Amino acid sequence: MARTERRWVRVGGRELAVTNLEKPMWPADGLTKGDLISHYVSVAPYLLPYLRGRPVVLTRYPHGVGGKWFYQKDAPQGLPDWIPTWADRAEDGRVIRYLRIEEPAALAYVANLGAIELHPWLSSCDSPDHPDWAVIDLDPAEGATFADVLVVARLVRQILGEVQVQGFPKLSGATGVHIFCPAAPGTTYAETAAFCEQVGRILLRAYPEKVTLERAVARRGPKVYVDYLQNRRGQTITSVYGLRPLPGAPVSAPVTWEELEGEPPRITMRTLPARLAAVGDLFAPMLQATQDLQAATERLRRYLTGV
DNA sequence: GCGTAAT
DNA sequence: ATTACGCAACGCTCA
DNA sequence: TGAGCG
Ligand SMILES: [Mn+2]
Ligand SMILES: [Mn+2]
Repeated sequence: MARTERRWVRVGGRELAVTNLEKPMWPADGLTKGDLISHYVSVAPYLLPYLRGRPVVLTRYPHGVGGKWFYQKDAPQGLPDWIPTWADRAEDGRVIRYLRIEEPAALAYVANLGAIELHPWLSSCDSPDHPDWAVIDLDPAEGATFADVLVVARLVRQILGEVQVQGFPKLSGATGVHIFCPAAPGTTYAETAAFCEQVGRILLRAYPEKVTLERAVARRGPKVYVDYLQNRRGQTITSVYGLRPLPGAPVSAPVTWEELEGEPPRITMRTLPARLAAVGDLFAPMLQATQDLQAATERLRRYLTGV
């Protein structure tokens, strides 16, 4: 084996070592570890607002897409002292020191570790039991298509409009769609989950042929699973503007509701820069928005029962 | 990919 | 000096 | 009481 090729780079005024920049990460696409690092550094201004202050879980692919991979929650040994962590202690006393990614250089650092996917919590370290948004997670089960997901997403748009809730959709980058609904400060996970479950129940009634809330995979059928249980402490959603370890290096990117009415663009590492230049950060309004999801859940309940 | 433990 | 290993997990649901 | 689930 050739020796590790190491280079020092300066990112946002921070000096750090990067290794093996020529290593193929998406071999079929000719994309390297250097490309991976470049992606995260160049999207940092768009991405960091959704990462800052949150515990982050990595999925690491040190041998590239197709190689053996692993999740990483606990901060790796040898983490630079300028990357902060947040210690979460479980009931049984076990402690996980989650990474916090606060600056471009920290993105470069984790990318160099082979972290293709970044998975932030829905809540922040400061208020870990209070999610900032509810996420309506649409996962096509085996046999369901992306077209099915689109139909369900359009129904979500209608339902949210009906109860006057603002939702911000993004493509997962794989086969699903994630719809973020900002929550008022102090909202609990039980409340965001209840909100999403209620949306799910209305979807189920509207389109039972293609919607399921069934937790057991075997009982889902070829439908779109509304994964409302993702709204829970310690659960994560793959980050906005994050890469996926899939052919073409897709990015989980926001789209407009209007784009979901048709066939939305596929957004990849290669196409994201032009996309950002054209539409900017479609999620930006989400950081200001706040809405009473408890009241909205009650409106949904009445909507469902027809009162 | 890399720090650490085992050989 | 080289090689092997670990790197998440949690509470809820239904059988 | 345990397996399955993201
Ligand atoms: Mn999903
Ligand atoms: Mn899911």
